Amino acid sequence: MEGPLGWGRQEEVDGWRKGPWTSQEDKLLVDHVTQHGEGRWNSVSKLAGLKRSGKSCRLRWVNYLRPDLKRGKITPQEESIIVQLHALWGNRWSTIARSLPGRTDNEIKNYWRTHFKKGKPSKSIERARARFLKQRQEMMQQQQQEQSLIGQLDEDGDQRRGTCCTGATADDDDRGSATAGDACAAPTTAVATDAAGDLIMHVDAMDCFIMCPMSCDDLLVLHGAGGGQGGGTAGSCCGSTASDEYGSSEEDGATWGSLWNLDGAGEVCTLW
DNA sequence: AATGTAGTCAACCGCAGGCAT
DNA sequence: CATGCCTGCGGTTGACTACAT
Repeated sequence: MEGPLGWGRQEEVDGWRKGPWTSQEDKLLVDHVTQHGEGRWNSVSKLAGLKRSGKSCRLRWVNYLRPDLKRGKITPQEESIIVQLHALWGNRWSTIARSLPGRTDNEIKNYWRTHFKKGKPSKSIERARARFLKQRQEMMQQQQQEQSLIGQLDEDGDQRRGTCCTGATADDDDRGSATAGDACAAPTTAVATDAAGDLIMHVDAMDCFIMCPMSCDDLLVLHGAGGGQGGGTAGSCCGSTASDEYGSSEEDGATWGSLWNLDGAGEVCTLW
């Protein structure tokens, strides 16, 4: 099938192929990355014999060929995470994606656009977002008070382990308003830590989870229950649903009902 | 069965930041 | 320190698919 201009059809521009990838190209790229690892994308074209730009190769690998990609639909749990993290970080899809192992920024971006950004940007989502941020702010204040009390004890980083990641900072990507400390301020009921002891999730009085924006490949740990890795201490959570709190309003009740789809609170908990 | 519309997905583009020279 | 290159990110586009009429 031949089309006019556009990347939807195979074409060559300046010697670079564009448009959909063929299985042969995929194979070449996979073989190359398998042998040489990721990175150096600009040299991939030469070394692998691909007539694709480095950008294109990277994108294809990251969004489609990576072996650890999780295919299939976004689960309600993932959806909740996306909403939460979007409230925290806005359109920083790659940051959000780091908290969702196996999901790509592109996938999340598309999902968000499809599900939350069409037509009428829901008031209730905005409201919930505002509420969420407000609560977070309160938690911050609380944390500051807390910190001023225990600040001196906290000099040794190890002492933070198992507590509430006091003082953790978002060194990854701090363009936004949130810091890891923000999200980890409240008195927690359950805490998840990564191998290094840094907190990456906790469950707070809001009966919801909050991610800390750290190098969150770590979040994989949280899925240990499913994958057998089990490093986190996030055992119990989500004792009640948040839908009452967040999903109570008019037109988007259904949306939030689904977002906070914790009827299977147990499900959520076991997942994590 | 044919056509129109909405939803989903893959890929491109431009920009910004980091790093090497 | 300045410059250029590379990589990664977010926004956008267009093809494909599913569903409704």
